[in-house]
Amino acid sequence: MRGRRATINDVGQAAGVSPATVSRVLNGSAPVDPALAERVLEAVRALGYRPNAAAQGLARGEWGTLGVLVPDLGNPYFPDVLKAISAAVQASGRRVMVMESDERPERERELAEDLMRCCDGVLLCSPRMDRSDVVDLAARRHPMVLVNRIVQGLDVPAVSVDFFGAMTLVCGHLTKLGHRRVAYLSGPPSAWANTERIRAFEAARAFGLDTAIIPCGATSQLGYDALPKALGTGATAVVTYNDLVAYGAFTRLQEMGVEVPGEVSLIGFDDLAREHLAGFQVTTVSVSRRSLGTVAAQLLVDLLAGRHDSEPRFLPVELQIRETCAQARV
Amino acid sequence: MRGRRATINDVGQAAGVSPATVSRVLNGSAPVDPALAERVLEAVRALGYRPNAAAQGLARGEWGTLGVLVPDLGNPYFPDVLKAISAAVQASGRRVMVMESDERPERERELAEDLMRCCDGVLLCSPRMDRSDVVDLAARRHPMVLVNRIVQGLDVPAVSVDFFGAMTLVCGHLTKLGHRRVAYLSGPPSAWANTERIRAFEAARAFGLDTAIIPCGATSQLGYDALPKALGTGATAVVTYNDLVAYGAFTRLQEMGVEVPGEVSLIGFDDLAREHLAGFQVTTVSVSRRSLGTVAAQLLVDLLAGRHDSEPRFLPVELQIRETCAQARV
DNA sequence: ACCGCCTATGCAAACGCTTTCAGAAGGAGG
DNA sequence: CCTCCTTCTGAAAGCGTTTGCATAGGCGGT
Repeated sequence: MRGRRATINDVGQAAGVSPATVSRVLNGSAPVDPALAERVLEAVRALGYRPNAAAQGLARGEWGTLGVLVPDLGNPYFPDVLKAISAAVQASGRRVMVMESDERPERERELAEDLMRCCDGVLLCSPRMDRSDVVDLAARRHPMVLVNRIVQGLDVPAVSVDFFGAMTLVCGHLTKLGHRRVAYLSGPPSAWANTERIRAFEAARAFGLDTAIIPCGATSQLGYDALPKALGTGATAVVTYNDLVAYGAFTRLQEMGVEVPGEVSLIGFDDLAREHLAGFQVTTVSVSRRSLGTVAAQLLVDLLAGRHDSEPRFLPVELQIRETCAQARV
Repeated sequence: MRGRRATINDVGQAAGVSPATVSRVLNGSAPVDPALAERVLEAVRALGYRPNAAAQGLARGEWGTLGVLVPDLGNPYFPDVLKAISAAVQASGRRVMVMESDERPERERELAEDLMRCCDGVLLCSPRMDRSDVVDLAARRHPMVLVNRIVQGLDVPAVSVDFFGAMTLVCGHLTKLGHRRVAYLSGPPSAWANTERIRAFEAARAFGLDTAIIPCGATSQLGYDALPKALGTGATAVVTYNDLVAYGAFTRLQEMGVEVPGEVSLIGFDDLAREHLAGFQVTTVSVSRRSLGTVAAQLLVDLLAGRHDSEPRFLPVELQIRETCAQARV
């Protein structure tokens, strides 16, 4: 029995003015006689009036909402990014709507389209969808920004961690420690972050590194499962897609009685360990997730303001040397 | 230069039918000649038409979106709940919109109102806002469901963990282990989950437990900071608001050279440790976060369907006895 | 062959807001 | 005192869908 909500007409009637005036008072879009304005505000309070967002969206041609799509809210990487996005977006007077694809690339496309239908702009975080899907979405000409994914030949603003540089740093470090044979527990196959890491990993062959790539994923369970295959390659160091995977691998290594870093060195990515994997002092590569979010949001806000920046931004990374790496045994 | 998006009129024109027919084809709301329908779908594809969500919302009087408000996406408790909510809501053919208040009770009210303006129903997860704010929101007569918060005398569907029972379980366990003086590192003061824990904690005095309450919070940093005060009370066991706090406290205890559980026992809540605080084998109280989300979503969906269930549901908890508790030293 | 009925379609009126445009009222300047 | 501006207000036209209502056919029954 929720009685019809008050509309702008009701307010106008109550205040003895036209709905147009109410709108002007509420939005400050034109000067209004202070006495009238007071009457209007009074009526608004009395009726508990709240503008209908759909009607506003329709009339204004915009929703005042920005959408963000992430693959997995359970991955501690994303909340940090989201918080930064939220803060930046709210500073621009808009609200944020978050959706999650649950690591299912085939759902991403649909969710993104959904977001486009009710948001002024969309932020795609680490999208796992096919390149062709990204291209299709971009063809919608709906404001969109890519995070952690660069699509060649697509004129869409993007910000990403320098994954190639990160992996290069890792391989360089391992090389200096004397490792010659290294295995990589790779991430979700459709993640650009993963293909870039692989590209850099393979490039390291030029420096005499013998590389092996083991299909894995993005969770500790998958790392736990895949580790033995990595060891089977005779690698003296294992690099993982992220720290969650590294933790799974680490657990398995301990169970197998393999010393870390004595016998095998281990390096992760994303620096998730310190806050989220207590006591796991893994050597890893860090990047400011807050910056990532802030820049992403800024790019989208700029885009909506007509400032299109098609040059992808890359955020620098830093190698965090902790306790899971050591000189290779000869 | 994104040219005006195709509208239903454009589609109708292209297919040589009225917009009404297009609507009927797309929604299946009335029978349409198969040949016409085919032409319409063809035109939809050709024009890349997507219905404008605001217009639909306005015309239908509903958005097809449910909103969820959580205090902190960084707290691993919530992603699990959200995933379950998402799944259940999507099964009902709606989408989910998530917002975060960043643990600021004063923002919650505003965000919730925002959600109400663009969602058919709102799910308030562990709201920290004042009782009076909850009451005001409920007075809006907008479909709403409370998660982890029971407000006396409010006829709003709610589902919650049985926090009182949980703390009772904890105190009973500690009593059996011979502990007589226990400190509680309490959570966000405005969290109902916290006041309930405190209520049960105080009730344990009746069983001879000497209780001390130390203001703390919901993060490991706060646990780290507050621990010394807890020790200062001469407690032989420390109970914390959640496992994150427990971890912070644990770290501090180690730094102070205090043995756990030899000298001090430690119990957390929420069972966040196994997945999110790897290797931290804390005794804790667990509840199915997925159930919590599923039930919450179901309550809201039911509410929208006119089935109002005002009896609060309580989810049972389970004591997970792990390695941070031991017999009290005499 | 006519009548009624049912089905599939179009017309037009909402839905609640913003915004353009025109007009009223009032003040200043000639 | 008239005219011209300025300032504020109201009327009305959208925004893109859905949906109730009216209608145009087609069909079967008589």
